[in-house]
Amino acid sequence: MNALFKALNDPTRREILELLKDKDMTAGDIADKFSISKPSISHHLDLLRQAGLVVSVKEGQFIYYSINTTVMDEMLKWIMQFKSSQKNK
Amino acid sequence: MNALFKALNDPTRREILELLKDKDMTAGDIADKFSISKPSISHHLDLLRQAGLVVSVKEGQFIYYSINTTVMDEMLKWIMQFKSSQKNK
DNA sequence: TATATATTTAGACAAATATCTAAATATATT
DNA sequence: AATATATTTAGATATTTGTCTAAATATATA
Repeated sequence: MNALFKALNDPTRREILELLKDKDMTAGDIADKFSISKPSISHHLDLLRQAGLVVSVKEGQFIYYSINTTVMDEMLKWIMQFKSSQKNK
Repeated sequence: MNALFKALNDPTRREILELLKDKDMTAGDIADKFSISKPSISHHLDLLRQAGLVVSVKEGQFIYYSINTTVMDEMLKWIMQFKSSQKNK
């Protein structure tokens, strides 16, 4: 949970997820979408991976990143607890 | 959105929300639940308020805090966008 | 095998964050 | 009016975070 909230607490990382929502992308292609250095994007990708929000697969000299939404379930559940307890008031 | 993710990116603040889920509480009563100084808790409450996650009402010398879950809707929607696009694969 | 391309790792640095103590403000009580 | 209680504000400090450049690693190509 901590890693998850931490990963999402950055606009660049959230944008990366929105890119990956549509299609898998290589680290380089992702970096090209931002005006931030490649090492910085690499670091963002690392944090997203630590949170389980993305998965990486090496193909030759490229590394493909894809989104993994299953880890979001725990977070959704956590948020929903508040919504459902609010109902009974 | 930024303020919202920022506010939730801290275990203490998330715990405060869980306390307020059950009942409204004064700043002091909230602080007593943690081994952190009152000024620090006051600061956490301020960040929660900035995000719209809590509302405060002054009653005499006390300040009551209550949770507001409506701002979570935007976040839920943001997360759900990923879940629903995942479905079509 | 030498060079080019893709990506990460290492190390530095400025900005943001969580925490503290001390002081300020506001209300209640004696 | 003086004192006690509840809370915040101010200012300081250590840690974390986002970013950078330079270097390292790994694969592809000439």
